[in-house]
Formats: sequence, C-alpha cells, structure tokens
Amino acid sequence: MDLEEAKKKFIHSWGTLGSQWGINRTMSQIHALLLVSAQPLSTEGIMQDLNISRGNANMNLRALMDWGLISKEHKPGDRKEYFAAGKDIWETARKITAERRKREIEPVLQVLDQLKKESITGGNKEDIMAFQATIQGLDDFTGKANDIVGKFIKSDSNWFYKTLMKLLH
Amino acid sequence: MDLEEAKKKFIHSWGTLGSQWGINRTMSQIHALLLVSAQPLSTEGIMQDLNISRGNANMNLRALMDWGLISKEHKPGDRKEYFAAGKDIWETARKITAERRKREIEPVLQVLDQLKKESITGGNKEDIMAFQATIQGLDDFTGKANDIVGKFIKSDSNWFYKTLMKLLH
DNA sequence: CTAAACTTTCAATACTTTCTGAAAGTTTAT
DNA sequence: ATAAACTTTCAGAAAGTATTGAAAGTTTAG
Repeated sequence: MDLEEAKKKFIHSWGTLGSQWGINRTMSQIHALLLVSAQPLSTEGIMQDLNISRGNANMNLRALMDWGLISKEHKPGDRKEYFAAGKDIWETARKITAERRKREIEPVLQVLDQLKKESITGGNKEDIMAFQATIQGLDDFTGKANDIVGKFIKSDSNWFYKTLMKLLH
Repeated sequence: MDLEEAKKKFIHSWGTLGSQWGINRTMSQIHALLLVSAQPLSTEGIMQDLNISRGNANMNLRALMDWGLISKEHKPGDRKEYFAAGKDIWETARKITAERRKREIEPVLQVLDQLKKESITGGNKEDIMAFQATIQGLDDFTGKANDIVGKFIKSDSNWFYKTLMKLLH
C-alpha cells in the first residue's frame, strides 16, 4: 500500500473515533496527521493535506496546543510556525484523560456530591429513597472511576503498563 | 431542596455528560429520569417530564433498549408500556462499555491491525519508519486498552474494583 | 518606518444532528 | 369486524456545530 494512502486511511479512522468521543473531527485528523509525519508541518502544509481552510486549521491547532498534544517548532531562517505531535502515546493518553476528567467528570461529581448532601423535600418517601439511592450509587461509582483515572494520570508509563499486564495476567 | 428540583438538576447534569461523550442528550436524560424514578414510567410520562415529542421519546427509548439499559414493563389491566432503568450502576457501566467497544474501539483496531501488517511503499525511508512506529505504538496501546475493557466487561463488580485499587495502591 | 510574511479573528454559511408531529401501523377488547 | 388505545415511522423543521475566507492584527527584515 502506498504511504499516502495508508496515512489517509489512518487519519480517517482516527477522525471518526474522535468525533464519536465528542472531539471535533478536524482536531483528531490534524492530530493523526502530525502523529504520522516524520517532520513538523506548517499550517500551510496541514491545510493542503487535509483540504481545510486557514481558519479551521488555526482554530484546531490552537485547541491541540491547549490540550498539550502538539507543540510549535521553528526552523532556522524560516518565519513559519511548524507543528509536531508528541509521539509518546502513553503521555498523550494521559493528557487527554486529564483534560476530559477536568472538563467532564469533575463537574458531574460536583453535582452528585452536592445532591448527596442536600436534604430532599416534597416527594413521597419512596420517591425520595429511590432518588437518594441512585445518587449515592452514581456518586460512589463516579468517584471511584475518578480516583482510578487520577492514578493513571500521575502514573509512570512503564509502571502502569506492567501493573496492567499483571491484571490481564 | 425539592425532589423535583433535585431530579431536574441531576437529569440536566447527566444529559450534559452524555452529550460530551457522544451520546444523544435526550437519550441520557431519559436514562437519568428513569434512574431516579421509583416507578416505571410510560412514554406519556416521559414526554411530559422532559418536554419532548412522542417521536423523540420513542426513538430514544428504543435506543436505550438496544443498549440494554432499560426494560419494558407492563401493569396489569393497562395497555401502556412502562419503562424502567436497570438500577445496578456497575452493570450499566459494563453494558455501556461493551457497546462502545464494539462500535468504536474495534473498528479502529481493525484498521490499525491491517495497516500494521501492510507493507508500505512509495515514501522516503524516514517517513515510512515514522508511520510504522506510530501505527505500531497506537495498535499496541489500543489493543491493551481493549483487553482491559474486555476484562472489565466480564468482571464481577467488586473483584474488578478491588483488584484495580490494590494494584494502583 | 514600512512592506512583506505570517497568524488570528469572526460574521456568514454550510453541514450535521436532533426533534417534531401528524399519519400510518399495530394490538386488544368487545 | 371495528373502534379505541397505543406505538412506530419519517419527512420536514429547528437547533447545534463546524468551516470558510476575507479582513484585521502581529511580527520581522531591511
């Protein structure tokens, strides 16, 4: 298979995965493109490879910078900015996980924690009990998931990897 | 806080989480509503509680059935269908995880596996090496993640949690 | 200083997804 | 058989998201 074709296939697949996980398709695709590029790419190059506008490229490159997944590089004697993706996939996974935890899990936990503490009025007893049981259960589960995710974020790749392999035995 | 207000808060929060994870907001909200309801609800009741149309309710109830997250119930002497959410949150998490693995992780793994096996032509050596290294790394990582997820899906709730917490100390 | 090279912004537009509601379909009781 | 009760479908409308591209902003070299 031709290298360009293989790249396209991967970029498409990665873009689809991203969009199913609530991440902008173009953002995933730019990330995928940079992951499989031996050299850093300029905005211009990215625009051409993915057939997207300058504004779109700029916006999603910024988002990827915000997530810490790519970095800017400069070539001597060239005013353009070049972008490169971090190539350590564990590190990348940790950054994505950390960002999503902050944006998504933590707000929910906050609501669940608050609701768990509140004293609930105005329904019949059975309804209140059902409500509280559900919130309790979800808060417990979400809290544990959050803890595990926290450990993962702070972990060293090799250690975590070995630990998981032990689990898979 | 009033029970109805507390429910609304939870339903809203759960709906937001769902939509950020690529799940239809209404689907998450119906699920949340059923989670905090002591009694099964009819389509009619769901429509009223969430202010949504019959078509929307029907469509998302079906999706929740497909995911195995809710079940139909019948009351004697009543022709309406009533819906109830499974209340075991670990079981629910396992079902969601299983479904998403099937829909999302496995297709990507298939592409990665295929690309890993392909012999790549038509680029310079450095580019081909970079491409293959990335695919290799991602396939490895995704495969491991997939294995772990598989363990989780098959696991007993307590065993999985205890094991993870022990390993992560 | 200023012009060229480059980056950022954002209003308008295109695209995608979700939702509505009325019509069609199905089931049940009599 | 048929009419009421209920569920499902789906084309069109609405809402939500992503993308464009031209103008504004910034930086650098000379």
